Amino acid sequence: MLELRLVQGSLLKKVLEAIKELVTDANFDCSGTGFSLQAMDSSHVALVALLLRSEGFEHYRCDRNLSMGMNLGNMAKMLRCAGNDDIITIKADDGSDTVTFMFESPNQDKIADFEMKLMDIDSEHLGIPDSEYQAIVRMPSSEFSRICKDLSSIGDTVIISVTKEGVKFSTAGDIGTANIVCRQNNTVDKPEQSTIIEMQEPVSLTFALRYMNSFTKASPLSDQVTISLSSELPVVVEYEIGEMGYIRFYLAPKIEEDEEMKA
Amino acid sequence: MLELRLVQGSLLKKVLEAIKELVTDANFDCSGTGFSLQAMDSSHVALVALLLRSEGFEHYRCDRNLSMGMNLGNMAKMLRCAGNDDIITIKADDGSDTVTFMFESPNQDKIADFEMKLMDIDSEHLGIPDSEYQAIVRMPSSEFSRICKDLSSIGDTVIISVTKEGVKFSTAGDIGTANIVCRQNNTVDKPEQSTIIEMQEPVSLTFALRYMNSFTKASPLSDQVTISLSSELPVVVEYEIGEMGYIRFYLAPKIEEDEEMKA
DNA sequence: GACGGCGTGT
DNA sequence: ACACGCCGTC
Repeated sequence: MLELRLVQGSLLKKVLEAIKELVTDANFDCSGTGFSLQAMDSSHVALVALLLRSEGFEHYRCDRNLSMGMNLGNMAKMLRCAGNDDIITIKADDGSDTVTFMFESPNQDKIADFEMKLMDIDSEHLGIPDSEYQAIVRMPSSEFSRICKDLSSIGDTVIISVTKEGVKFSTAGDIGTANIVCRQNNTVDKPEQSTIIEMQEPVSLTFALRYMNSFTKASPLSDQVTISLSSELPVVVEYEIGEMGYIRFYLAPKIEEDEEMKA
Repeated sequence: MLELRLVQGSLLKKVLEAIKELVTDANFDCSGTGFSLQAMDSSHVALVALLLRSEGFEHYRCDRNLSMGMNLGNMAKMLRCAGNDDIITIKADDGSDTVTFMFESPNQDKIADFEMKLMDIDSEHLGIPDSEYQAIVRMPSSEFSRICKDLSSIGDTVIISVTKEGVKFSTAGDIGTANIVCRQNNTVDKPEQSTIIEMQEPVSLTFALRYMNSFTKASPLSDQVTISLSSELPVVVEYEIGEMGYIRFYLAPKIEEDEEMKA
């Protein structure tokens, strides 16, 4: 028996809008720790990791660990039927092949329940080690989103370079080139607009903008995004989910052409 | 060396959105007077003349007259990457085959530079004589835009007739006919909504709506549009650009069928 | 101010 | 065919 009651249901709605484009089907894993998901995107290039800690739920009952395979498009369709102020409860009976989403309007006048078929998905759950990163950039999520979108109109890939001066996003395409530099800016009175760079070592990595633009779909979840970079490691693009967890997107850097030549 | 710094960068963004549909490639001419462009539309029917006077720029350096051929679609793409509050600087080195657009965010936290290849365009620069017009109509640009759009759903051409009573826009098509009359209306307290008609002599001319609708893409530049009409002369549809210049669209009237018959 | 629909671009 | 951005409506 599983019963998870989430007062701020809009968080779950936003989570699904954020990942449904990238991942079509995935297992949600429920344990004492919380409600989580880990999945590769359909082309097996990017990885999404979601965690909603149990403490973030008003009520969290999970009698035994459960892995529920869902089609995220269908799940998103159902969650769109919840109001933004609704309380969402996720229910499943042990051994059942369905999950139920219950939506309660704030004034309790409306109670809806949506039942969805579960699916069998064989997932390879990767252990993701905590790594040290050469540079961690924390910046407004809307700004990062805008930069990725703008650069996409010029090129296909973005080179993210972190130096003491700031973080630079560059691209090149048929019609020209573009460089956008954001300086560190720690405005104390408006923390949500600050850009903070923790750099151990300069780093410069190249990524496919197509995936970055998918990641930025999570911007409604948080005013800030954290981008963790190290050579040889996938970049981590992280959005916090309220106080209760995160979505992290992982994407391997492109090997630069000249490095490819060397290989 | 050329360096033009435009504090209200949104003006340039709007200019490009206004003309990129009509003209694909054009030379921007830079001289001591200002930054200007003159080009025929791709089907060589309409003419666009743009002027941004040097005084309108915060900084205007143009060591020698320069003509820079640009693909307006690509230029528009780059300018779309500028924020509406950004300061835009246009830079080019003498003899260089590229131009650089630099965008500075209002708080200086973000600085972007976009480099674009220039192209060779052979342009016939026409001298456009200042003419006397039989009638000059000044009206809200949104209203003119709406009228042209509405009439396009009925017919292909608009007959613009100016009399003492006002200005009449007429069309006819398979499904019927339409006439829209705007009376002079000089509301002193809301000058941007006024319609003012200066008529020396009644005039009635026919134009292709397709082009008129392209011209109205410039409406975001100005609350008011000026339409100058004379028999035998191209109509001039003019939008002011802040305090610094204008876009003028020229379009030859259609010869009325009965006149054609006479000929 | 927010939501839904329409049109455009990828 | 899908997704995004813009425009019009509630």
